[in-house]
Amino acid sequence: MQLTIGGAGGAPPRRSLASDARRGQIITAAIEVLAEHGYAQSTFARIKRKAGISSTRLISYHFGTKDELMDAVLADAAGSMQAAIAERTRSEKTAAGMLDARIEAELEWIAGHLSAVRAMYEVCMNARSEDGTLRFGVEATAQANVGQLEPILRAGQRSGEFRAFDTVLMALTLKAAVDAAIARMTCPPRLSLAECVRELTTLARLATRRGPDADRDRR
Amino acid sequence: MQLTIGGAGGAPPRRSLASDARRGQIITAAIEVLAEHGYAQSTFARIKRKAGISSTRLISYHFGTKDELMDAVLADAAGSMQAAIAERTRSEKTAAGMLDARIEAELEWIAGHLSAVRAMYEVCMNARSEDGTLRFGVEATAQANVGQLEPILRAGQRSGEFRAFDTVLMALTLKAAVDAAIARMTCPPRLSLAECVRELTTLARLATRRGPDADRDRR
Amino acid sequence: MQLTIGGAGGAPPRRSLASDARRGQIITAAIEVLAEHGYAQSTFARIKRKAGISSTRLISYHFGTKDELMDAVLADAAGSMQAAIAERTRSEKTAAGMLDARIEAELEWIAGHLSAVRAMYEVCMNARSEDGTLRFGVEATAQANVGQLEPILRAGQRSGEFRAFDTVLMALTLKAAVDAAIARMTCPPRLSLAECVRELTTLARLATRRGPDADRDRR
Amino acid sequence: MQLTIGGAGGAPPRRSLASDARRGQIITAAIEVLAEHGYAQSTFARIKRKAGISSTRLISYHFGTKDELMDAVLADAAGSMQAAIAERTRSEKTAAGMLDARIEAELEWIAGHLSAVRAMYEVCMNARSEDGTLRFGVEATAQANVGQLEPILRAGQRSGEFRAFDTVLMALTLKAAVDAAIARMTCPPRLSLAECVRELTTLARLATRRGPDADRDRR
DNA sequence: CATGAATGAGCGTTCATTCAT
DNA sequence: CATGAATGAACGCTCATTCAT
Repeated sequence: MQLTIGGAGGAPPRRSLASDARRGQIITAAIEVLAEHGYAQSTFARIKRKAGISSTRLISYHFGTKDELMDAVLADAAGSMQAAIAERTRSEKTAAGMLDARIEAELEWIAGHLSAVRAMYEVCMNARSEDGTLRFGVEATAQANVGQLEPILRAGQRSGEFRAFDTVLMALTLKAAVDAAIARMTCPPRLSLAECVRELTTLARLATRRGPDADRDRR
Repeated sequence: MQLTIGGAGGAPPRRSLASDARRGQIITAAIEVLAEHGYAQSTFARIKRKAGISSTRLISYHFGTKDELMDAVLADAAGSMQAAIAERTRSEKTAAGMLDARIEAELEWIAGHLSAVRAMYEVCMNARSEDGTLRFGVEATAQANVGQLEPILRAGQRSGEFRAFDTVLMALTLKAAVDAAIARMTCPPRLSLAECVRELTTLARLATRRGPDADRDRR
Repeated sequence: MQLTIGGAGGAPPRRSLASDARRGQIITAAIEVLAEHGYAQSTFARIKRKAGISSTRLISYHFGTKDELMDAVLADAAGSMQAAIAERTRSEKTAAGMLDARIEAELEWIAGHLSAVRAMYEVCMNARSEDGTLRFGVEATAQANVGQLEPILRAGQRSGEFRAFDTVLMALTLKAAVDAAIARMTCPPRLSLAECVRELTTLARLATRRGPDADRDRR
Repeated sequence: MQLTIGGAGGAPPRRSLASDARRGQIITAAIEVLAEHGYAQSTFARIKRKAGISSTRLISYHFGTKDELMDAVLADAAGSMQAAIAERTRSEKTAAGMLDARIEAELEWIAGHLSAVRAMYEVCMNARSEDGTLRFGVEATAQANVGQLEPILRAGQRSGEFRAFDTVLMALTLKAAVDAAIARMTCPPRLSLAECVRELTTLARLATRRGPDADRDRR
């Protein structure tokens, strides 16, 4: 989700201690509202109420426009997720190891930040420019996701750890699988985080590793 | 929220020949608008324009409320997709065969109905009831998808074709993989439909089939 | 409430057996809706539902416009009330006797036709012409009410039964007192019909009769 | 129906000097429109025009919803009427004196505030909650009126000034008589305010006072 | 006698935003 | 740093009515 906006940027007031606290308070409220009510219903009025502030004016004061607030939400959530994942994959050397570590780290972060995940989702799928195009469109989102995973897959193919496959589609699939696991962990006939990690790492290995079964199927 | 009334004020007039044509015309326009502009921007005014009709009143005349229109869009699109898939999987006998046929049929339908897919997506992820809950929530959507796929996976496990895995998560993953392939087929470094089918059926086989490699990994 | 429209008149279809039944069915439904929901909310849609018919078109077919329907409601209710009262006062000869009989008859009819009373009320107080003036305005309503009562009062003054007072204001007051008794009979700390009759006839006697007390107060 | 929100979307901004002026301006306009056109036709658009403001948005900004505006109208009018009456009755000691003073004061206020009276009337008889029940129903209105008058009547009975009668019905009747006098003062064959006061106080005395005539009639 | 299709006008409400302090 | 006042545009929806059969 790598955004150029990153951590810095937004509205007129450029940094101060109290200002940062306010911004954080509003972002947190916005994330909860996004997760609960979806993008379209995430109005300034609702965010104001959730944040316990007195006027929507305070939001536009700190973030300027709604788009900028959403940018900030996205940057905040995506940044913290990437940081968590990066820390866990740093020590891995093999492509297979990095892949497993990524899956485990991402699942763990997701399980612990369901609202933030949902919020990122809502923003990416709904935020649009004036011309109607998605501001963080399918392409952008796909590329962001792929950007992290595909280099690992390519490295694995070069090193001979992985079989031949389309690395872009595989990256998309693995990302989608991790996202799908959210539903598996949260909806009624639940699976535990640990079980999901085991299932998905197994699946990833079977899907990517070079092996007799895989070899036979490819021509 | 008022119950549907009818006459002066709203309910769907009981089907007639001319009425069905109008409904179809409006549904088609709604699908296109949903795909282009997203749920929140799919206003009656935009749909009116796209359908080339003279008044938004005509929409509420035929569908009552916006929710009912969206229901009709969803029923229309989902129905035609399921019909297409059902026809293609009917002849298959083995679980593996049915799985492959499903993936191929679904990918083909998707590739030929991108707007409808996007529209279904927008409705499912955004349509909410008065109380704020998703009308076709993650659970409902997940269950619908899982409902089609999981019985096949379970049958395959019983028949010994498939290895042991969580059938629900696998169903979710395979569905997510198919959806992810949309991006692979449409965004710049494109893959053809045939290539996607081959990649995904291969992936599905590796992930589900009982085999030496899979056996070794499971304890 | 003497209306020129009376029992005859209305929309295009001029009398038939089935048509009259339909008209009656719709009028009855309209009265109930008026009593329950008030004039503004007495829409064709609601009346349609209450009458159990399939389309609002049926209403406009039989009555033309909403105003004409309301005229018919008023004529129906007012006519039946006047008829009931007239029958009871016919046998009285003295002004005092006619006054008491009127009060008793009107209170009885009201107690037995609360919905119709309420409906008449709603129509008279709310039905307006295009120019914004009340179609059965305060004047018209007042005159209708006064028209029945005032001649009796004047006769009583001429015959020496009644003291001197403004007959118009007295007529308005007595009518208002009877209407006020509705609340006394229907709201929680209820009074019975018989008690109301006794209280109001007593009050009317005291207010109208020539007597030592009254004489002393007038100069 | 949404709770009041505020900021972007509606709640009454907490009183300020300029704000109160605007509120007063809008309330005055609303009263005039209610008196002229009735409740159903008292739209924001009409009130805007009458108040000479540029947008209906200004109304919802200051009052939130239409119901809240109507509440404010009612509170404003009823408050000023009660204040006027209270001031005039304060000095009276006997029940009969208080009753006469009330009638005179109320008639005077009414004669000077016909629009406000009509507006209160329109709001009470027409404002309804979501469930269709009158927000200031017959019961509530009756009780409010009765609440002022009945204690006086009861006190008069205890002190022996008044005869025995149902105090609630008498209160309702006297209130209705005063309201009826509006028509007498405004419709063509007019009576002056002073004449109405004399007629009604006489009537009230005859109806309530203990006396030979009254005694004879009661058993 | 009854119905279906269509319609233009208007409703109250909500939206994010801007101009002032 | 924060707030109050104001605003134009758009929303979905409901209204009674009319033109066809």
